Amino acid sequence: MKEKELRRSLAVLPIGTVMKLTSLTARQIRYYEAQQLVFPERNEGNRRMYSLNDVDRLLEIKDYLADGVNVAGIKAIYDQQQQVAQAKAAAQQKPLTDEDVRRILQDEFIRQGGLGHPAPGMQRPL
Amino acid sequence: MKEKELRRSLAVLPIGTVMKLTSLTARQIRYYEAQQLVFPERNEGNRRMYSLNDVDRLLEIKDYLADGVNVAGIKAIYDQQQQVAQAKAAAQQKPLTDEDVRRILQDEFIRQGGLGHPAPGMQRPL
DNA sequence: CATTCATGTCAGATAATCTAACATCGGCGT
DNA sequence: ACGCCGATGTTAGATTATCTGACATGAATG
Repeated sequence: MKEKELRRSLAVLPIGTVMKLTSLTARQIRYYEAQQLVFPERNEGNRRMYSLNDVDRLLEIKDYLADGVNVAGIKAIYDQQQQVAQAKAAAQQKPLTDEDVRRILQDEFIRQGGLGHPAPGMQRPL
Repeated sequence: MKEKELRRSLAVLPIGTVMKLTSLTARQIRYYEAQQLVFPERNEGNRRMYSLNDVDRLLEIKDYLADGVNVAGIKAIYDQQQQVAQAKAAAQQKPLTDEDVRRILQDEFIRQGGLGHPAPGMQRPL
């Protein structure tokens, strides 16, 4: 399943396509980037280029906002997810301490509740 | 698996992206379209928009050309494939006659030999 | 050698995207 | 009520990407 990940993270979509796929305006998409919720790449001509993962994330952001979570809240969520991911990556280097395990598990349980939002690592079709 | 097909046939890529994914020039891509080997859609502004299936097909075309098959030959191949597809579709309507069966089977066997080209319906990992 | 096929290249026009700035609008605290 | 702030709309001017159409080229081939 390594190929699939690569495909989904390839930055191949211009913002116009992303607008259609997400029903967001260019203004919104750029604003979420300014708020560090998404990180599109840039092509040689400085145009933003998005991956399918980026589209997924934008749809997720849309859901969160519709549920009343504000941008700062969403950012906090993603920041935490990144910490978990880093912890997991580090865990593959050196075996983790008991405290690490506790922190990671706690983080994941925290994210369990909520409003029907996808658990971290879940991705929707397309 | 209906979703996957839909995804792969969604026209979301501009020609610049397709150029990178296929290592073809815009000139080549447009020429293959003029020769009816690919059929990109157009957006509201008349820009060509390609699907992942289109990218697959372009890579296939590249392989055929590298093997010495010329554009007319490739077109003939694709025309036949389309006939087969139509026959199969029709077969779901009314049961097919013996002659139909013979023609279809013959078509498929013809495509068996060759130079290591993908059988019809095969798709490479993008 | 003249053609044809596949591709390169160029020019002029149009579309898409960029940044930066200012406008709007709803909620919220004072 | 007033003013602030977060999220989004809108506009202008500049830049990049893509379009069509034409002409050029290099290799193969009769």
